[in-house]
Amino acid sequence: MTPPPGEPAHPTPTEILRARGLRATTARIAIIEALRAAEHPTVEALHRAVAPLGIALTTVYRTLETLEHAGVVWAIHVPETGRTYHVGTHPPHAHLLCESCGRLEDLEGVPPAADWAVPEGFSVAHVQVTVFGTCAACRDAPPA
Amino acid sequence: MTPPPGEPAHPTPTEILRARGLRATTARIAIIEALRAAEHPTVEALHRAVAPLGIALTTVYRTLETLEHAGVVWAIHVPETGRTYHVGTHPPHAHLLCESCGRLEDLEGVPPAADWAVPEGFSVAHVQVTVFGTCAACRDAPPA
DNA sequence: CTACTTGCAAACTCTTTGCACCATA
DNA sequence: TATGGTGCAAAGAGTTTGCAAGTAG
Repeated sequence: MTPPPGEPAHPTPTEILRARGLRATTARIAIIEALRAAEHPTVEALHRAVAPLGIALTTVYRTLETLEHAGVVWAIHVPETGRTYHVGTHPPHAHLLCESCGRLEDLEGVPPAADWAVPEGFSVAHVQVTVFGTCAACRDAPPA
Repeated sequence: MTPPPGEPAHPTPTEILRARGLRATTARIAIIEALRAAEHPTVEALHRAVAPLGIALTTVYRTLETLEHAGVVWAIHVPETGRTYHVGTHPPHAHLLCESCGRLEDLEGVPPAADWAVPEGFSVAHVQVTVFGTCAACRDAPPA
């Protein structure tokens, strides 16, 4: 599961793919890079980013599905925006969503799942935390 | 925001609606009741529940949108299943999702958002926590 | 009585699938 | 070279919208 010590904290897309037994194709590499470049892109945004390379929307969907099953990326449902994706290489973290401006940020310092009352026998694979609310900027200056 | 002390812990659908300035119509009441009866229904399941009363799918969609904006219900995106909804009248709690059998359960004992490193000035409206993994039953007896 | 809701049906958008060609290992 | 991935185009689902009739306040 966990890469052996000595591995870089930011493995290359190729390394990520090879580690899961997936082929390192142009499309997959580009999509992982786009996923890292954008904060929390939608499928559409991701496609816009890789379309110049000749990558089809279909491939974006198929690749995201593959990567999601492989535990490389995670999907979050954002009201008004729809599905967004993010790479799962960071340490466990939460997401902070401003319902006013729609901005989604990472939030560190989430207590480990062990702190919660997870029933005995349930094996935790991943924890997703989203905090909804209004960011300081939007409280001070509501968007037009 | 918070109902005055003395209010029942389980306000009736009508009370919930009136409190937000929404009309207490047959369709809305039925949908809130169905939402409570089912654990974490999809739009489709919800519609099946209220269809016998002559409530159209369109109305289910429109009502859920209204209720979501009013902070009465919350949507969770479940992989493989899609959007599911739950009423937000319980105390803050997490969701436990078994990726094998797809069962979604409530999980109490989630630390308050204040424990996390939410930036100053961000006002928290709601916290959504989902723990992904495999439940004990599925580890012992993988589904067919 | 007036404004808000609903049902019906059609329109749309997003997502998935089949098949032939191409690229990775 | 063999297996698996990709593009294109079309099919399929799920979701949204317009409008006339019905209902809560």
